[in-house]
Amino acid sequence: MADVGGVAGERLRSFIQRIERLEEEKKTISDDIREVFAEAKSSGFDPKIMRQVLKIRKMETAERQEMDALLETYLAALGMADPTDDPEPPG
Amino acid sequence: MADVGGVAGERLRSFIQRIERLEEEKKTISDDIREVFAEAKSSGFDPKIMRQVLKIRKMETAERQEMDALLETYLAALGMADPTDDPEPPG
Amino acid sequence: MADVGGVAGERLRSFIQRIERLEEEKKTISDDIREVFAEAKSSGFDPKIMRQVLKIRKMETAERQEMDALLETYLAALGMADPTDDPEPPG
Amino acid sequence: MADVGGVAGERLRSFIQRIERLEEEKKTISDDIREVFAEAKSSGFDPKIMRQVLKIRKMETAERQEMDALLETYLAALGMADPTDDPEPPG
DNA sequence: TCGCCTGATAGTTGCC
DNA sequence: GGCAACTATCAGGCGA
Repeated sequence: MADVGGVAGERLRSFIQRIERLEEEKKTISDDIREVFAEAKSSGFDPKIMRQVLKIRKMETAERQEMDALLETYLAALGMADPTDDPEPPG
Repeated sequence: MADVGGVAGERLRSFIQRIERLEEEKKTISDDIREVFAEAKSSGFDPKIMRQVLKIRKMETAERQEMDALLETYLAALGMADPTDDPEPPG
Repeated sequence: MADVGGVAGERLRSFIQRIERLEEEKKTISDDIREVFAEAKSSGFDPKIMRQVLKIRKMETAERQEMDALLETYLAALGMADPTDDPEPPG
Repeated sequence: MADVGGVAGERLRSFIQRIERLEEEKKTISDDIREVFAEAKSSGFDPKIMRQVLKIRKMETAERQEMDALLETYLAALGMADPTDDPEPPG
């Protein structure tokens, strides 16, 4: 149990604090989101429906990305890689 | 179903987009946190222990806040509000 | 859709009923708790304060357990497992 | 702040402990329920669907009770109270 | 690497 | 009607 309070301890402390700081930021954002929902609600929009909308849009995005990946794989298989992609440069 | 594409629609769209933007930011932060854990791990720190440390620190904070709240509630119940608090001044 | 009303159906029905029975019991307990709060209130104790006390006690318990877990994890990480623990004996 | 550690303190302590005891029991039941779900799952039943079944059955029960209450109210309004009920005995 | 399982988060419900 | 507890869902980590 060397290094209690030593340089390793300092390093660990630093990691812990960085994470705590980031989690704080994350919480702030969550609060902001809640706030937007509240504002929307007081403008007459149903939060429940809004959540559904968000979920659907998210799924659509995921689906689209899936499609893109599929297309890319397919083109690659045909040796027709899309030049707009940015793959590993050829050594 | 008035207002399809009208001002209300614009407003809703705006709310949705603000939320989507915030959720993106939140995701970025989550990624950052994961990165810090990875960095700590490759420096020889056990992520499992780190998580427990974080949890304990969080609980300590929460407990302290809860204690403060209890004291305040108790004083209020006795009609002995703590003058160091800053409630709305009585008109 | 084989087995409609068959043995699988019987088994499912049994699971469902066991759960429903347990949920009933749970509800009974919740009612009991509410009753105790009511009784305490009519004895002059503030339920709000009681809830905070309960919360703090719970947090204290949780924190103590978490501390124990941390110590154990830490010792394990150092290859110094606590002999007072009772792991599977090494056959 | 009289009675610190006095009879009122004892009474409060008793209430707190009764509640803690009940909450423990409640937790035990919750664990049992989780166990049944697990068992059902390992028998090939989808917990998600089971939850839906439970929800529907619950709604049906609530609905039926609602119906019963409505019927009773209606009969009472007609002076035709259902003799199978057990209302306040007529003094 | 896959499946499990715990812990985190979002949604719902009930209390104040 | 707002707030807080509880529950259900989900994702990430862990072990086999």
